[in-house]
Amino acid sequence: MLPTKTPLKIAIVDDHNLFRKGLIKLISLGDKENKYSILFEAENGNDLKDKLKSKSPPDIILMDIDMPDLNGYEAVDWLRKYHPDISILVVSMFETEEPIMRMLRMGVKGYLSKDIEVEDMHQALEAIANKGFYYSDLVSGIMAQNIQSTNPEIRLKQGSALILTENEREFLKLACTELTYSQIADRMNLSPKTIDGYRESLFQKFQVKSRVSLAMYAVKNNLVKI
Amino acid sequence: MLPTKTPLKIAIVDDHNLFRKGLIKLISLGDKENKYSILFEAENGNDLKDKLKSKSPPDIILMDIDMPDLNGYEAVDWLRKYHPDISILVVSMFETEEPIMRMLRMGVKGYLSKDIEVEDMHQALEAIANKGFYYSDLVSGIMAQNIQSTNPEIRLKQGSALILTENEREFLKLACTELTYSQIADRMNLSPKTIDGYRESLFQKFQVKSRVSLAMYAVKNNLVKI
DNA sequence: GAGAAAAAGGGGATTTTTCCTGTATGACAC
DNA sequence: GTGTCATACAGGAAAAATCCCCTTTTTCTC
Repeated sequence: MLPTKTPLKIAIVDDHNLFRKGLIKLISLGDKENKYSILFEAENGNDLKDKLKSKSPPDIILMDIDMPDLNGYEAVDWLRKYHPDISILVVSMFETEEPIMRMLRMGVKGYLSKDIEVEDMHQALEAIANKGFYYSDLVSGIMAQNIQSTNPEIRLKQGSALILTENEREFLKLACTELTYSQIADRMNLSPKTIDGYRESLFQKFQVKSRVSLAMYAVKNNLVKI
Repeated sequence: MLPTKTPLKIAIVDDHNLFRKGLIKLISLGDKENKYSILFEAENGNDLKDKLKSKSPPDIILMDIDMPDLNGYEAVDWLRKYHPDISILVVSMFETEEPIMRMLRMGVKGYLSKDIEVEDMHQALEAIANKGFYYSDLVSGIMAQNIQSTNPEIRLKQGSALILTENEREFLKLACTELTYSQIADRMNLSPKTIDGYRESLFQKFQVKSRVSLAMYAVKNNLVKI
């Protein structure tokens, strides 16, 4: 339970200034009792790191996911290590299971779509202030579905399979370029057949069936920068 | 300055309620002289169509691009036909040449990034109200580069935004998936040879030599969502 | 309505990717 | 030692992608 007497300190992390400024207005205009104060804004994860060095930490961070430099997942991961006491409320345009579960597994205290009523956001803030978390029906429904699947195959898919070797990472980067596999083999001083082994291994791990899908997966999951 | 004129009627089209509501606050709170009135909101292009049937048309529409059902491009295309008198101000997260030029070619009166100062947005609204358009330095710079030559060969060398046909765009989306070219041909009800022609054409336009590069280019330039 | 340009489709060869089947090697535990 | 596991590597075949050069159909202009 977070302190209720002094205003709750909030920070906003989102890469679009218009959205940040609008959100601030929505929070402060609906806040008659002065329950909240906006401590600072950051435009991505790296900016957040910087600002946490020079400023006092907020109680709650409103966190976007898709941002340049350091995205929401990476930022939450970092916060978990260095500021585990800060409550994180994700505010994202993504409404699908994958990002929601990924964030919940990292221990965020709530997950809001950007397409919600203003009142819902106020409720979320209030809930986090009072009981420490806010999970909407959508989010708790997805949680329930996933809590059951201790299914080994699914666990394998999400857990151990995502560990890549150094060579696999290097190959993955080059597979996103115009080089052919045999050129990649030359570049890495390995046999084309070894390269084919990396390809097969990554296809398995990512559950894809073509080089294009491999590249798309890599981009989507920030394994390669574009 | 007296409020002699009737306020400028504005509509907002964006698929995220939090953003729309924030934007409304930012517009109305900075509007001491009552120059603007928010007529209505729509959450995508189809919703806009519906609302234009039952309501009086606005003077300006603030238009997002990435929306479900009917996106910004399609909505602007429709508006151009049925409501050519409405000024369109695009407000998008995309800041690259391709979407900007595509919108400008359709005759929008301004293009704003979502990552701008609140003051810039007010300036844009004022400019459109007074002189009918607002092109930031970024946008007019891109216009200048593209206005010089309609010759595709010269434009290629300059790296200017290219014009794609509807079919090429559709093919490009599918080329970023796991489908083979012949499956894409089936999906689009065209001959595999025609698909091969689209491929060749896009390879030329983007100066790439493989499907992977094509997909990476498309992602980099926001031609496909990932 | 002729002519030009764009879009759609085609034949066929080469290269690359994908997917099987394997084997050789070294590290490691027991 | 022996077994096991991960890694590097191979042969070979089928599928897909790439790249030539070429014809037909549609669309638009004059």
